[in-house]
Amino acid sequence: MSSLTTISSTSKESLEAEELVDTRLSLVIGAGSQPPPAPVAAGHVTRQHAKRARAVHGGSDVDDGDDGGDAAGRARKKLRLTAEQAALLEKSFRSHNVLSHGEKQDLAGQLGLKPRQVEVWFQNRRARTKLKQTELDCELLRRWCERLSDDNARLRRELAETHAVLLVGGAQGSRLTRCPSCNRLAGGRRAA
DNA sequence: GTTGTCAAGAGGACCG
DNA sequence: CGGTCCTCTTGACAAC
Repeated sequence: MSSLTTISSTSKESLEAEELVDTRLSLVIGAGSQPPPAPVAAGHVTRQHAKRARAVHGGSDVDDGDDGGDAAGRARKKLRLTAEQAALLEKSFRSHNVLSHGEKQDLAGQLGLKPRQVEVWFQNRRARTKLKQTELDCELLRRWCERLSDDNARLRRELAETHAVLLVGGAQGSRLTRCPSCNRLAGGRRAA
């Protein structure tokens, strides 16, 4: 599908400094089946107990450590990452978009966040990247479709012309000639 | 009041 | 079976 890639220079809205769109995620239109996780270094991260949160449900979900200033059980407060935190996370994401356990811990330590928060940020970031890629893919397909439609219309016109020439030639009793270079038929005064 | 963004919750899928 | 991922949803907050 080189034609797809050739028209790919759509500069959508300058995705924050051009968004690392991962082509591996592209064209996963079915959605039904999940695309294989990005083959990242460290592949599948070591396991750990990190998410008892889920198992506990409701209780002290995300973490006991507050830090986000989250009141336990109350309306959750919206955490807003600082510019520095976001920048460091972004930088880390660009080097590889999946974290190993150690990297998560390190990042969390550096940022003063909980590992779970770092994990969530990466999850959301991957989702955003994928969404952007899907939008780009849609745009590419739309253009490709347009081009195919144009080609189709042009070919139909040529076919109709050829038929017309054949008809005219037959009616006039004249002989059709075939252009030696393009091999197209021409008759009467419609010289090739 | 509406809308967009984003952190976080929830649940299912996958893997070792 | 536990840990991690993906996906969808929810809720807080900002901008209009």
